[in-house]
Amino acid sequence: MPELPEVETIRRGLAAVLPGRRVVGLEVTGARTARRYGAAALQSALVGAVVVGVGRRGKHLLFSLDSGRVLVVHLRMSGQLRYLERPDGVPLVPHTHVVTRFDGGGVLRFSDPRTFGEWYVSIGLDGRGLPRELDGLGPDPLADEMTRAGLARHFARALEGRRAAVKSVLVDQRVLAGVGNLYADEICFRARLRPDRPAGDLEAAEVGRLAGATLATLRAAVAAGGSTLADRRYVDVRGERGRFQAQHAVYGRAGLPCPRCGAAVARLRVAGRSAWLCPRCQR
DNA sequence: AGCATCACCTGGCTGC
DNA sequence: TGCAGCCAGGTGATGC
Repeated sequence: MPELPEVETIRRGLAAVLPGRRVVGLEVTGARTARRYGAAALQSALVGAVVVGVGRRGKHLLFSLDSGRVLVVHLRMSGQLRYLERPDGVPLVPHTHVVTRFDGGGVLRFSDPRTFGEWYVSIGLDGRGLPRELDGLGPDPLADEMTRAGLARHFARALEGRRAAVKSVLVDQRVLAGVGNLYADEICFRARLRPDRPAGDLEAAEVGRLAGATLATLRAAVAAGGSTLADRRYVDVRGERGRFQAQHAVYGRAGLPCPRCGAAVARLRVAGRSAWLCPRCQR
């Protein structure tokens, strides 16, 4: 369940090792992973190309190539990327669907039991240099130009008149790119807002709290290297766990005390997904 | 148009 | 102990 903080941690790990490296081999064994444009298109665009940078937009990883093209990787629910400088003797984990070999011997392995993840090389870039496939994505909350006031204005427009729950707007990637189920609950907690509040009912001060909580939560989670749950589905490119799970206030904590007021954390369903909240101090 | 629900998947857990 | 059934969730399709 990698969301923005986990994808950003992976991006940083890859940005430290990949730029300047040339792809010398690509093995795509999972047809579903390359379903968008096919494995052959991946092969021809990647083999021989040099990675010049590793970026991110929301939950998408963006590998810039010296050809000017961009490889897009989305991990969805169970995708995992591991980089090995010396892969000899390190067994492939089950459900490994892509192995990318670089000059110098380093290898990037992609495993994904549920096969929702995908790899594709973009058909082309828009005026801002972003893959056209990502046209509908909202702004990235950790982009340099994002401020609390700017995000509050953005939220105010996005929430206005909407009857849907605040949480379903938070996880709508067209509104904001990067928040998923886990961080939406933690953001609502920090903002002291119930996730099932109708979005259009929020007052200006509450929208401001939501914007501040979004930035603070995501920044703290990135600083902690993301969240690794009991299933260990998320680890970084070196196999290290995140540490933000120790700071979770409500997510997955039904029945445990709210860290702010001590009331028991409750679980309910919002927009078809589990949601956790403190029924006393979130309004 | 906006919102809710479903389908896609597999691993892990629960309960019989 | 074994196994059926359910749940997890990002996104795109579908339906109301």
